[in-house]
Amino acid sequence: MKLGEGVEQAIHCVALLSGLEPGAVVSAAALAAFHGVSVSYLLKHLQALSSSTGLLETVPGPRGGYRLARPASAISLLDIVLALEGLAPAFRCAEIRQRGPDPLPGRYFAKPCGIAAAMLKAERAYRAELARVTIADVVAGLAAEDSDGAIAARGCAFLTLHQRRPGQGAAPALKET
Amino acid sequence: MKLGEGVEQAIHCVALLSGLEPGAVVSAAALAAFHGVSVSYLLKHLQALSSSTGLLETVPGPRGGYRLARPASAISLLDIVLALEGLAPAFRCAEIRQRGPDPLPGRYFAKPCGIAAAMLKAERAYRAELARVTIADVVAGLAAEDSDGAIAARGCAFLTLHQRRPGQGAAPALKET
DNA sequence: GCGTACATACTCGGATACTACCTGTCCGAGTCCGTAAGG
DNA sequence: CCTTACGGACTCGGACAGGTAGTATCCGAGTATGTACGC
Repeated sequence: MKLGEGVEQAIHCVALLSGLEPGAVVSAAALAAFHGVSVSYLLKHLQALSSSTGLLETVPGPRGGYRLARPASAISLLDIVLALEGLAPAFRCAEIRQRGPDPLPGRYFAKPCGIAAAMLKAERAYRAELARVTIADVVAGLAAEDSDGAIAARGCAFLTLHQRRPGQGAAPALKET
Repeated sequence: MKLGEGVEQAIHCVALLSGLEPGAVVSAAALAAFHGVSVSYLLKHLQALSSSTGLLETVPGPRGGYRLARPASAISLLDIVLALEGLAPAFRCAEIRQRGPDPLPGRYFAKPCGIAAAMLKAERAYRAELARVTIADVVAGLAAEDSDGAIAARGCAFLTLHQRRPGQGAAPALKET
């Protein structure tokens, strides 16, 4: 019962990308520098969000980068969690009730056992709660708690500095950390 | 986002122990044999249920074993999951928004970020759903789906064969698998 | 001056080591039972 | 016959290896850019 560390990074990145102008992209290196994490490791998670699931779009080559493939209001926290952690439920029923000496015939176990049902029901509640929250909601919530707008201002400054539209202007050198 | 395999074993064991007569105990070896799992490994989890949390009571020595420390109606699935997986939430907020170059002063981050709040809220829903289900409910549910009572009969046969009250009778040899 | 071709540098993508946790196992401390000796 | 002491065996408890998934990193494939050359 432990989520990977990349989930937090991925959510923050997606939230940041939601502030991009239409068509603009941001490189993984810039995202990693902004959050103070390893570039190579962040790439691993961004790939999971782009190739496997279709949450992000990628633009290769110089002045390439990542961009949301859907509006922020159409991306839920559940989408990101499932993309990174896999679709399999956390609770895995090994049907140990069928093991041991002289087990009963299989026909007695047509229905999944009540324990697995209860565990999976709880997990459905968890996922439903995550599916209810979209990236747009998260960004709105962050802005609400950011009374003087300092945090939002930092994000906007980052975006205006590092976002770029493929096919226009010169790629700025990444600011040294 | 993956629960350990021992969670299922522990829940099945507790459900089985709920059928014991008052004061009787069952050894870990018998429980492991009934479920077809490793004795030593099951012991590891049973210890977590007995020493750390107080869900199970232990009786040492010959004809010792495990027994519920509380009524089955007072033990929830959440109690077992937390005992085995730890009390820490699955989502860990590393506050990466405070990292990176020229971070904002700490006073801007007095409140936890909205992302962590949303993730933890979903986890509270998960835990609330698990806390709502007690072992007594699980056993009742198992009996309801067990139309001809074959599964329950197997459990009862096991209990009458392997349960024992400390200070009475001879310890029966464990049936070979 | 304009168009084209090329070398360049930057980007993402997948393949490769390292670490921590979960899984599985072992041996030791403690306790109760059964037996045997003694009164 | 009853009491007492002892040996034995069984139990749980904590300490010890192995395997798998997460973490961190590296190098290679691909592409748009910027420049230089030719017309």
